[in-house]
Amino acid sequence: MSNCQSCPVRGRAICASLDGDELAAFSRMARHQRVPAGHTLIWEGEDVPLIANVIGGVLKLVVAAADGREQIVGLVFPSDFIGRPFGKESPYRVTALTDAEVCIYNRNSFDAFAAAHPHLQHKLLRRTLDELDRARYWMLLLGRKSASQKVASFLLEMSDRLARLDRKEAGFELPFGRQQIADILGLTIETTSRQLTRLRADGIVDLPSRRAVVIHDRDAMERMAG
Amino acid sequence: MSNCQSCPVRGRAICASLDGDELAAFSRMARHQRVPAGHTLIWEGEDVPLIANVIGGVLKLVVAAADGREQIVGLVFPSDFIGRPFGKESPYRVTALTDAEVCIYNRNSFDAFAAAHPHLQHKLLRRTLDELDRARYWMLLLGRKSASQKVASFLLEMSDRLARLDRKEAGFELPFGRQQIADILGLTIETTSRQLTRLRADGIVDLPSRRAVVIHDRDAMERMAG
DNA sequence: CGACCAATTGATTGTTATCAAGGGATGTGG
DNA sequence: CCACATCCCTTGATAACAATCAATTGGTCG
Repeated sequence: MSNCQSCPVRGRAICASLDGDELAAFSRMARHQRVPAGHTLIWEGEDVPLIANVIGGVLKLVVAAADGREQIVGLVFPSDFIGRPFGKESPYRVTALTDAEVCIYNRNSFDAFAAAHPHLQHKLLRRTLDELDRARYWMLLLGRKSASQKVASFLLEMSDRLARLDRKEAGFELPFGRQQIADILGLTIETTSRQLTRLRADGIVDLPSRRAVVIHDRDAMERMAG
Repeated sequence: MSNCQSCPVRGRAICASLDGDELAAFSRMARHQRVPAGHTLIWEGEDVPLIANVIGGVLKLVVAAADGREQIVGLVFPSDFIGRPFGKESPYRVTALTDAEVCIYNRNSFDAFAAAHPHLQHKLLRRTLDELDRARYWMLLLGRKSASQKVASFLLEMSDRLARLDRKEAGFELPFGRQQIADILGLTIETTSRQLTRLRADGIVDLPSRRAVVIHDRDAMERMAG
């Protein structure tokens, strides 16, 4: 049985809406699981009866076109939840970018529990509304921004989202390589690489290692992001 | 006071989850309003304390970049709801594409009512999850598809979504002009027009008037959509 | 009929994808 | 500890696609 008391996302995940007895019942339904980097938890089109809370690590949501090109349509961070409650098949693949830890529920049990606990459902609704806003904002980036605007916007958003986890004062470590960045931004790996090189040449960022980023001139970056 | 009994979206909107007394109380909170084509109901950044159900017509959700370029991030059809429950400001503008009719609620009252009626909240959650799936699927189109694939995908989706309203056997009437299509697909008006012309030249569609579309060869269209 | 607006068409430019090759880090086995 | 292989990233040359700039057409309404 999971120990929710020591859970690092206890205060932020949807379970935060549950108290003593409810939490005990909820945690009895849970199965804790490690997901190694690169492993796919859910395949698209599959009717996976599974809901999960992310405890640690980062996962990606991927939609693939018929010809194999991929678009990452969402990133899942600790305290976010994964899966499609209420019985629809998953329209996208869920793959771990780093080693991850999740807390898994059987979907039927989860649905029943949610129906009986309006507070939980309320949290779920709020999170889904937030995700929808984020997805829609990302549509502006994909549809209307140039390559340099995309890369600048991306680095700013990653800086914000990773700051909460990393707590390094200066920079942050991306949980993925160049191809993944390209798949997030709707670009090729070459274009992505060129834009990063240019940002470094202009002194706006430093790239001390493959995945590390230090933003030197945040104002310039925000101007570039459009 | 609104008359929900004769409401054309009675069976499909979120209110479908309410019965006799609940519906009566809910409808006392509602204000029926006409929105003429082109009129903006909600501006981005504004903290509009407003939730609405669409009864008739079509509206668009728009995000604008700093330089004025626009991306349509969602279309709102009858029975869909508009607004951001639970107190966040709207991240996008909501503008009517056609003359529309909506059923408006004060957000605070709506939130309180939703909190007290789990069935309503459940419907809201399901709809929001569906919208999120749709938005994410659209991200593949924006990030990875070519102009011709975008236009073909668009016509197919419009065919599906409008068929439910129109019920014309052969074709359908788009509720918007070329610039709006371009803003949905992340293209310019010229590119959009050229792709439509090419589809007509290839005999795949007919464009009997500015906004009318008849799909002749649906298979070819699906092949094009990628 | 003429004015106006939306859509189309044409010519050209610019950006990004594609194709191709060259670094540079990491890890393994000799 | 070094040679080598591998993987990922970068860089370069070229091509394709869509954006932009610029007219023109066509449909609608006073």
